[in-house]
Amino acid sequence: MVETRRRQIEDVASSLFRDQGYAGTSVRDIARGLAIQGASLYAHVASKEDVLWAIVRRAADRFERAADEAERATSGRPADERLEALVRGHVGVLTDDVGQASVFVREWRSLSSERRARIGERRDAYENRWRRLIAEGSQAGAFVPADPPLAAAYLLTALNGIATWYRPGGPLSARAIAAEFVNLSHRALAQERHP
Amino acid sequence: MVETRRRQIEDVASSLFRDQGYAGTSVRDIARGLAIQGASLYAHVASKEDVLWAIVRRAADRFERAADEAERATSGRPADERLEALVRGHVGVLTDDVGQASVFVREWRSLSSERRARIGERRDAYENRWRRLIAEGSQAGAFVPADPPLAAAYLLTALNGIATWYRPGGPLSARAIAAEFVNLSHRALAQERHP
DNA sequence: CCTACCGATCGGTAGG
DNA sequence: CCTACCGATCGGTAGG
Repeated sequence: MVETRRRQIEDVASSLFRDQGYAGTSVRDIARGLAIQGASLYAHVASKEDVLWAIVRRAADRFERAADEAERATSGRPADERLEALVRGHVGVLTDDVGQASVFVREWRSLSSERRARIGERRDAYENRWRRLIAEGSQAGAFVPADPPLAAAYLLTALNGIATWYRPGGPLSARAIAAEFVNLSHRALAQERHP
Repeated sequence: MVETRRRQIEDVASSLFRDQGYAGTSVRDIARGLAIQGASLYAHVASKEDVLWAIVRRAADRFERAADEAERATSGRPADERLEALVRGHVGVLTDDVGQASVFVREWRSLSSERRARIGERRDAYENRWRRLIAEGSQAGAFVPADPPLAAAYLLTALNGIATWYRPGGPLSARAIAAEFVNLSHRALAQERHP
C-alpha cells in the first residue's frame, strides 16, 4: 500500500531528523533505514523537504486536535482545570510519537520560507490558546497574575523539553511524566486556595 | 590580534549555527560573515567542528561560573532563595550572549562522539546541581515534594527556551524575563507559606 | 524499486 | 588572507 510505505519513510525520517537534525540527515540515510537505494526514495516522495513537511504537518494536526479535545472537555470549567487538560493533551502528543513531535518542535525552521511561514502561523495560533487561557485565569483570579506571552513560552518549552529526552520504555512512564508536569505547571500558575 | 579574530569567527558562527544549525551552516557561510574567502578561515581554525567546540566550551564555562557564584552567594540560605539565585544566573548567561548559549543548548549534539561525551558529562554535572537543590528543598519542606530529575528537566528546559526566542533589544528586557521566570520557577517548586 | 549518472556544494589542503 | 584545487557527498533525474 502506498500510504503505508509513505508512513514508514516518515517514521524512519522522524527518528533520523530527531537524532541528527534535518540538515544533518541525507536522503541516503533515510533510504538505508528502509533498506533501499537512495534514489529509490524518489519513487515515493518528491523531495527531502516534502518528507519534513509531511511530518511537521501531521504533528501540528495532532497538537491542534489534542487542544480542541482538551478545551471541549473542560469548557466552562475553572482555568486551572482547563490548564491541566491542555498540559495533559500536549504531553500526550509528545509521548505518543516522540520522533514526530520532536521534529515538529525542533526542525520546522529547516522548511522553505513559504512553508515555514505557514506552520509558523499554526504555531502562533496554538500558543495563543495558552496565552488566552493564562490571561483569562489571571483576570478571574484563578491564576497568580502572569504575563501571558512569557508564561505561555515558559510552560510550552518546559513541556516540549520532553521531546528531547523522552525514550519510550525508559525508566519514566509517559503517565508519570504527565502527572509531574501537570503538577509543576499547575503550581507555576494557579493561585493557592487558602482553606 | 589572533584572539580577537577567533572571537569574531566564533561570534559569526554562533549566530549562524543558532539560525541554521551546525549542519546547515557551511564554512563559506561563516567566511562570508567575515568578508573573507571560505578557505581563508583555515588560517584561523583547524576545522569547522573546532569552532563549534570552542563556542560550546565557552558557554559551558559561563553556565558553570554563574552557578558557582549563585551557590556561593546563597550558601546556607533556604532552598527557595538558592533556587532563585540559580535561575537568575542561568537566565543571565542565556540573555548575555544568546547566540553562544543557544548553540550550547541546541547544537552540542553535532560534536564528534568524544567531544559530545565530554560536554555531556559537564551538562550532567550542571543538571545535577539543580537536582540536588530540588532534593534538598523537598526534604527540608521548603519545596513541595517533587521528583528531582523531572523537576530539574522541567525547569531547565523552560529556561533554555529563552535561547530560542529572545532577541536583545526586543520588547522584553532581559530583566523582565528573568523576573517572571524566577517567579514561575519559584512557584512551581516552593511550598506556600501559610501566614 | 534499481543502475547509472549529474551538477552543485561540502570541508579542507597546497602553496604562496 | 588569497587562488586554485581536491575527493567526497549532497539532492535529485533518466530510463528502465
